[in-house]
Amino acid sequence: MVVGLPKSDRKTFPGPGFDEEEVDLIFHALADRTRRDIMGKVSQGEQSISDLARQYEVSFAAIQKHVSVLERASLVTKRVDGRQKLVQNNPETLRRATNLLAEYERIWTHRINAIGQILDQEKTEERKIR
Amino acid sequence: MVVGLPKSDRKTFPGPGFDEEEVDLIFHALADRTRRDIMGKVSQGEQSISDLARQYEVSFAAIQKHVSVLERASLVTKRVDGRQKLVQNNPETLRRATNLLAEYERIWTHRINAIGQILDQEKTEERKIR
DNA sequence: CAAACCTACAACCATTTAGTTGTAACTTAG
DNA sequence: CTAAGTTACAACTAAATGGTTGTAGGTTTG
Repeated sequence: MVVGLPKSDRKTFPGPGFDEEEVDLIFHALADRTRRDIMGKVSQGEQSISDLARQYEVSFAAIQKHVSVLERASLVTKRVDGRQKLVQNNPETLRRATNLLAEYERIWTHRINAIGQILDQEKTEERKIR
Repeated sequence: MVVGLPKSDRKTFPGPGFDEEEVDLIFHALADRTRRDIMGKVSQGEQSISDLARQYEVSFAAIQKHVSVLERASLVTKRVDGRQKLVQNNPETLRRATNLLAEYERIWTHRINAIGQILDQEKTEERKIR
């Protein structure tokens, strides 16, 4: 019994070389509408935090926190420009995240098919799917 | 100005036809190591909740809750088999989620490239944006 | 310089989350 | 039938989350 899942284990597996911590951060960052919306807005061009905050009902500080969550996940970066900080998204992380999920899909579903065949012994025809 | 983000807005955009609520659930479900680990285990074949719970340090109820989170996100389904419920993953949702993220990537990064060129050009007239 | 603007961050609040233990109900094995 | 195994769910706790307001510091602008 007992697997353990150490608090932070480098490695894990998929191609892009994420560790579990990063994956947690990325998926968590994406699991919020407002943050996804921010990703969409900054994808159309850098925006200052104030610019962003003006477009939502919530407070400046709330948007600042959302940006911070995206930044910790490396989904956006901030660049200082005079008195403001311009937020831009980071296509690299997004690309890696997409590859990661695709890899998860591949791994998690390939095996189900392999096992599925074993389980479906009685349905011999079904085995030919794909 | 104010955009608003209604509590639940059907539609939104990407191909697989998710609504924002579903996307929240899916990314949230994936933003946890233990749950991702469970996805990996059940991908190798159906497992009862007890089977799963035996492989972790936490309580049965904790694993039961994790499975419940995965189930609400439609990432797994449960099938009753006598006194136990067998958990299996749902490749369909996983596939849709992968497509979704790929679509996000496409949309969020395509524009940054297009805009990037524009911004490079008007580096000098940043003043007027303010 | 002074006022306005932008950002960071602390402190606080309400809700959700992840975990616990305990209890009840159902199913299978002896 | 009884006992053991499996699941569901309630009640509780601690920590994290998403939101607020307020304060302070740096940067423009007038």
